[in-house]
Amino acid sequence: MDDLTDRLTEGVRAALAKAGLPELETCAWEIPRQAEHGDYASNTAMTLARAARRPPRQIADLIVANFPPLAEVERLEVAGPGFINVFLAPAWCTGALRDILVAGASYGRGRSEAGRRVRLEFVSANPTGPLVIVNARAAAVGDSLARLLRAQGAEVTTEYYVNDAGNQFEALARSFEARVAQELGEPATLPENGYPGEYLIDLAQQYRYESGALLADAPARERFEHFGRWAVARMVEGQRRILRDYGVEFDVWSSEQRDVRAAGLPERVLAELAARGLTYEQEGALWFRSTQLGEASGDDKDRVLRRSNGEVTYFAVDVAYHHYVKFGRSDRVINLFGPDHHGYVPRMRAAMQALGHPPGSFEVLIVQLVTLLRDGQPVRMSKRRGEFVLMEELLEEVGRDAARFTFLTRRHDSPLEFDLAVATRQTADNPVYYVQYAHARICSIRKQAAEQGIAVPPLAEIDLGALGEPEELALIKRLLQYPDLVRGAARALEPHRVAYWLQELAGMFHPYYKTHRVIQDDRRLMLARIALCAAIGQVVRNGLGLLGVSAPESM
RNA sequence: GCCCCCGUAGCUCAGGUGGAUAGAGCAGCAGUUUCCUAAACUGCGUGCCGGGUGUUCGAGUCACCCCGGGGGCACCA
Repeated sequence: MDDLTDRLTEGVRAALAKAGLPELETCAWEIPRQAEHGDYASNTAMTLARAARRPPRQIADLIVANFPPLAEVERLEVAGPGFINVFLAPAWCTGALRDILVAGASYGRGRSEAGRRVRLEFVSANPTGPLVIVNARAAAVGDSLARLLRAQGAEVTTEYYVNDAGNQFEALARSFEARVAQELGEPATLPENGYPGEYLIDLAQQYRYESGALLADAPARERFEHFGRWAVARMVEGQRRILRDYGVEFDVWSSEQRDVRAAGLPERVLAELAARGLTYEQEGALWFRSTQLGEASGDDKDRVLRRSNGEVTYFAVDVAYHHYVKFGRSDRVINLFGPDHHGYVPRMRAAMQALGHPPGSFEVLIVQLVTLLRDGQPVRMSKRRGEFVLMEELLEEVGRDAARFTFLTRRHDSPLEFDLAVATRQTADNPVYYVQYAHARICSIRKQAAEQGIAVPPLAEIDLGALGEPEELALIKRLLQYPDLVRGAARALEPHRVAYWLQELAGMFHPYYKTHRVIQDDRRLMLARIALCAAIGQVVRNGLGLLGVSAPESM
């Protein structure tokens, strides 16, 4: 089944051809705020006015006059400066309910991203500490994006990149070594830039029971590698477990040390950049000419690839990884970063461009910070002092569904205020329950019907034409918007649109449920309403599925 | 100083690729249950869309400037 707007666009194209007017590239359909303006409206006539050298209203009249008869459309009218307003045919709408029910779980899936191989990296917290609240936001957004893109036919690989090398890894290794020594009663102090959090003390205790070796006789380098690897392995395992509890599983867990450095990729990419004449030596370091790539790259200074002490920078490692691994297997790379990394984006974009990847194939989404509110007051967090709210604590307090839904009710690039009072409240104040309750209510109706011995015949035998209430038609039209919604959310990489749309759908269903009884004596009407409710339930379930939120059968 | 993001109702935020008379939730007030779950429903909203200039038939949406808030500007990651 084509999306409704595709069918309407075909109609406009046919009308244009018949009227001898210029062809159009895209045809935008919007849902008017005012019901008098129809179910869909297009500004095509206005955008065509220049090319056709005619006034918009005249073009609109021609389109309407030549519009082929479609079962979907009851009538069209020209309004305002040249809008074409489309009014759907009620009989077609009720019949379309059948298509929704037949499509079932696949209703809303599309092919708008088909054929694209997408590499989507998110969370990727340093393995130097436990996951915190902002990681939970990134996980919700990233996972939902993956679901959205897959629903549109993209081949998505989700990835968690572990930074198990470099300075932060060293700081972790030294901190952990010190904690283990302390645990074993040896005198040791935490290194200056070490990690003071208590979790390393816990980990040291674990280490003592499981292994215990301090490796006092081993060379420093070896000792430090040993402790670093051990700590990272445990830390990553803990992160993976929490994410799994949250419903987020990654296709790939990659390692900076194993997959990039040990594979020799940084040196390779330096050679490749040098061969393209994009590097130079200065003061003993090797630099990348990111500024030479012009305005498009947006970077304002050249960047160091290899320090004067011979070590490659994080940037060089990242460029290598993206170029050989990510782009080696995908044609679109999307990274979710925190706001502290946004200054890093231009140089990466410049590097990707320099290595021949088309503009736009490398995208970075900035996931903004989360402020946690408890009793109306912000919960103060400071990583340096080891004060932060763990993702684990958040999930314990508000639950997985409420947390995910709340994170997805904001644009990813907008700072989010997470009110614990609202998120933990099990009432209608909490949007997630409002939506889930619509689903549960629908399941309850079905259960109730079954208990009363009401047999629901096959769909083909139900007379959907019995649905005639304005609220019923409005609900059906709403359901018909769903495929367009999903396509738009996937294109814009904006899962929050789904969350908002579902709240609005639930906001239509609850009043309907209150004023019109489903189970009743008029069997023909009852069966049609059962079908309508089944379709609503299906779409709510599908939509929540895109957000990674469950659709409970009872609450 | 330079760059990025943000500024919409008392609060938190939506506003789809520029469209017709700018929305939701929360908070507040007043109501609704012989009836499929009251985790629900009904009613109550006068917003210089931060300000200005411009582009356009049309600007909350685009461009530029200003004000205010946040963030970023390493041979760190």
